[in-house]
Amino acid sequence: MQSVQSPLTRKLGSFVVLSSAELKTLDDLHRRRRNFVAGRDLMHQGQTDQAAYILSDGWVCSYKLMRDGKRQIVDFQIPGDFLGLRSVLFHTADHNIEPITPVTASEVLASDLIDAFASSPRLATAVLWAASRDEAMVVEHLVSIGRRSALERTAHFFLELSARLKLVGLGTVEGYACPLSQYMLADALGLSAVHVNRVLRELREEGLLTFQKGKVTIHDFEKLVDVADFDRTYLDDYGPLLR
Amino acid sequence: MQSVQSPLTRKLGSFVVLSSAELKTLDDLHRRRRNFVAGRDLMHQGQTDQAAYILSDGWVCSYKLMRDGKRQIVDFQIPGDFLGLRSVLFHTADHNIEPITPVTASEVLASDLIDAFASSPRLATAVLWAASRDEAMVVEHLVSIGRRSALERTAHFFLELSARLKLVGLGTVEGYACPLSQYMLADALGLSAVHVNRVLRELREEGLLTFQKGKVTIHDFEKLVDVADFDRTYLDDYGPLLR
DNA sequence: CAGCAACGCTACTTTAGATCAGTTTTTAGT
DNA sequence: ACTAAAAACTGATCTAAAGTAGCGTTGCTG
Repeated sequence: MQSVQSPLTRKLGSFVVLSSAELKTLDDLHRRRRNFVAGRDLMHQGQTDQAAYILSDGWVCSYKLMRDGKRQIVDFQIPGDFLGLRSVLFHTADHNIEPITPVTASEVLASDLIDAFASSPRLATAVLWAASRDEAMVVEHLVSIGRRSALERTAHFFLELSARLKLVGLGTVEGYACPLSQYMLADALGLSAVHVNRVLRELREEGLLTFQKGKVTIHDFEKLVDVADFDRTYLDDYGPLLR
Repeated sequence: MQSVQSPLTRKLGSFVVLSSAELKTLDDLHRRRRNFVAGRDLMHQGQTDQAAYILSDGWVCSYKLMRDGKRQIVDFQIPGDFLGLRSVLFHTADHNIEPITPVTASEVLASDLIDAFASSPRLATAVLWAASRDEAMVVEHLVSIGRRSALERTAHFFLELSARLKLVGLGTVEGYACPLSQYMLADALGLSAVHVNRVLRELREEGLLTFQKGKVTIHDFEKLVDVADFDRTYLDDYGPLLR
């Protein structure tokens, strides 16, 4: 029994209680470690036979590029998250993945996954849960962009990141380190960089939140939750539900 | 061996080749059939211990409601689609599901799913594939709302529906039956109903597509693909990839 | 078959956020 | 330490889509 868990084990462990055999299987998925430099895409849309990865250190973003050069960032991934899981099942990648910081990740092949599922159906359920959680986030982003104002949307974004980072021990109620530029924020929020800047100023002036020099500081959590219409149960760590 | 397949079997079968034991397991998921009337929600956000369903007939929409009454439709589901799969794994529903037409669906419990996965890891992979496909659509909606204009977005929407319906045999290149109102379209596209109406007029006047009286007629597929920046490989039926 | 409720449609007005065109500040490289 | 480039920031103008208001049409339902 190991005391140091991988971020993925930690995350899945919050959903299912894992046996030591299952922990071992998860551990085995972390053979084939790879390192990537920031800025150089790790996966391209259209690329075939791409492996998936489990992110163990650093931040990346998943995005789609439009014909005219505009881009939409779908989500940022932090340690413990899968990268490009869809690409494996689809045989071809439908989005790009760019490391924002230097990154270390473990390559996972389709066959690894199928073998893991064969050794434990509970693991299959756990991975499906993780995938569903990712989808829930994408859905929330859709709602944000579709129906929330720029201010509400930005507030929601920072609260979501806060909840996610807290779960893997990378943030507190006061705030967290955040290596994103205002341009990336703009691409994620469906806004222009100029407008993001104005919204950040407003959040700061309203005493809600400050994002400066790679640090997010939450000044008034309650007011922020109210502004963003943030669901407190969203992404919460309920403790293992499936035993 | 049956010659009449359920829409789900048909869909999953386009991804993995299924053994007769696996077909039987899928069939067993269709015990517990339920009927629902249009308009009366089948699932509510916040509801706990909700079962999932496999939709066998009719259309439904999944949506989220905001504090101020605005709503965002995340996706429409057609026969063969899972309803509320996330809700089962999350123990509580994070969205609402409303039948648009009268609907028949089969109730699926978390335990059914786990049992099915235990009997066949390939089935687990197939279900993960279906879930990933749904996520890919949500991602595409996100991109649409975030970076496409109202016209492009609407064009993209109708092309996506066309591709999905063709796969389950409910549409052709010329068009398809579509029981949606302009209000629902607005809630799905992140637009106002008034603006949807204007966009539909423009699509009609440009000779691209007509949506009237519950029927979508595609006048110029190629031009529509161009306007929408629609990826032709998106949602395509590649034939079984995993053998 | 009258009357009401959806739904579809259009013109006018308003607004949130984009775009343009910079300046200032911070960061990283030689 | 000095430059170059990237990121942050600002004000002025523009525009896509929202909101508002109202009319016509269809189809229920009592």
